[in-house]
Amino acid sequence: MTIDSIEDPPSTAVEQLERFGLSAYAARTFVALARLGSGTARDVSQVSEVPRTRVYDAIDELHDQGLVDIQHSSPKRFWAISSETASRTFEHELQRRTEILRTALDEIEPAQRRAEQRGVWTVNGETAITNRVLEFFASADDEIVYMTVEDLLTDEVIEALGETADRGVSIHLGGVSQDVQDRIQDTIPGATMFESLWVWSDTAAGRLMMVDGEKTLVSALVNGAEATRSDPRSETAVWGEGDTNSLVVVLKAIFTWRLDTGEPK
Amino acid sequence: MTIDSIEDPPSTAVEQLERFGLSAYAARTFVALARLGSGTARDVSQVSEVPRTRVYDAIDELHDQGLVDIQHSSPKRFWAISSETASRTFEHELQRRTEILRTALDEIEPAQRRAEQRGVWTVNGETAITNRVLEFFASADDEIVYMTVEDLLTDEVIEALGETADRGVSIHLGGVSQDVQDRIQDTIPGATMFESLWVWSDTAAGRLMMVDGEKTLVSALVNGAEATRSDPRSETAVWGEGDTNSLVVVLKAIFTWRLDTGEPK
DNA sequence: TAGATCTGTAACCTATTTAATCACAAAAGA
DNA sequence: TCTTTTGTGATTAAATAGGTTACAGATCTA
Repeated sequence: MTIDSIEDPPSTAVEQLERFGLSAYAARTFVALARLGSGTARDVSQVSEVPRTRVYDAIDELHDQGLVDIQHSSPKRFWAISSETASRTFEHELQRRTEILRTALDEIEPAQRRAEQRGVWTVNGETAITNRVLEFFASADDEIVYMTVEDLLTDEVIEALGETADRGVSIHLGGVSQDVQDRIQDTIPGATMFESLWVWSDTAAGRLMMVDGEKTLVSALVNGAEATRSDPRSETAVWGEGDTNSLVVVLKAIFTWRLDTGEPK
Repeated sequence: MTIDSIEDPPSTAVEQLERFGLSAYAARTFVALARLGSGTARDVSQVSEVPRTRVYDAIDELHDQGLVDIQHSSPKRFWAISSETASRTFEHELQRRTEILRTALDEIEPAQRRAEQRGVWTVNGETAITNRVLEFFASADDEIVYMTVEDLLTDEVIEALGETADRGVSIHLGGVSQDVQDRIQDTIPGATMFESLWVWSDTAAGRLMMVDGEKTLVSALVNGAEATRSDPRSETAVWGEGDTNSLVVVLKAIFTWRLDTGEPK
């Protein structure tokens, strides 16, 4: 996935810098310096609209993080590190911190997790749902039935299906158009394709999954077609596991009936 | 560099989660769920000391980010994603955001940067200073003189020196003990070693650098020996470039005199 | 079934942070 | 010398987030 082109680079940069923990003043000051190269408090204030007297505080913050160098003349001059250096700095720092988080969480986590969670669970967000799906794929022993709208059939999912198929799990894939099927046959050679079970209207469709007849997931897109920037499309899912799980029972009934009696294509 | 062992995993995890943008309640709630696996609001409240009535808000926040799944029963049950999944989620998200930041900053940055910055600049922090040093190394054409306390002679720096030497730049390295010299000779075959110019007492020492006789950097460690957790050691540096730069003039005088008349070892 | 307890939502208060303004002395320039 | 600029500190205002309380509807228990 490549980066979407940005409509307003300065404010995009400011937004990201703030999310990385900088104050609004510091973020705007850094961006101002980035376009100036170097400048005085007055220069910065003019292009960033940060009150001049507060530029100094912002600089302190940036200087402590190594993002800005200072020339102690009068007037003081400030110099922002290069875009590339700044990006790498953040990347390293965040890498370091996720590693700390990982080891801390590993130590916290009890030894035996996932002792058969009962009931029906809900998940929000496409990436989170994809994560669950991939985890279920990884736990599959025998069979996967997966129906999806094509929007959600990313390379990541296709690849995971391929790896699972290589492990000897049989794949039944539904809901995808002919040309996408052709593209997929290479990655998942043994996959069986089947038609959508019902009219899979594009507005509220999502995905349906069943693994080994005992783990299921259903999702729906809320703003499928008319997604806007202020109101983007969002995916919501429910999942459940275990023979007796109500969601499993219902989906198993549907899938089994249809896969046995329907025409596998 | 490997991760230091952690003294208090739960609070370390909470700290990192907060720095990644979660509220204190959400962070503590997630950590509580991580050790419980799953639980109700009451369970969470007891182990996390988050007021029970606010657990629900925290869960909303976590659910929206896909870190927690919800079971809409009564009482509601909450389930935290695995440590591994959580870490990967953050890693991806942060990777994505640094990429956005990078492209935004690239578009902001003027074409010609670094038009010979005049004056003397100060930098704070070991990593930031190392960054400058590495940038100077990369710009070297002819000669590098580098003196450092061994603490600061990391593999990263050694490697960069090696690559620069491979480009045909001659390296003069000072201040390191005999056994470290031996280790380095492999990575930087052509390097010339020399004794410390003066008594390089370990408390306030840092590094000295001169590149091509026109770019210099000097640093000092503030709490070299007696660094504690509450008052960690910190490095501060000044740098300058250009023939006429005062810092350059002074350092060039020292180095030239000593390197010509002193005994290169 | 009645009473007691528990659960989830919402409103509220307070502490902390942070953005924004102002006052002013020292320094630099005219 | 006078004016302008610069940097520091104090102060105010607004927004955020932590913490508390009230309460109605569920759930449990005797």
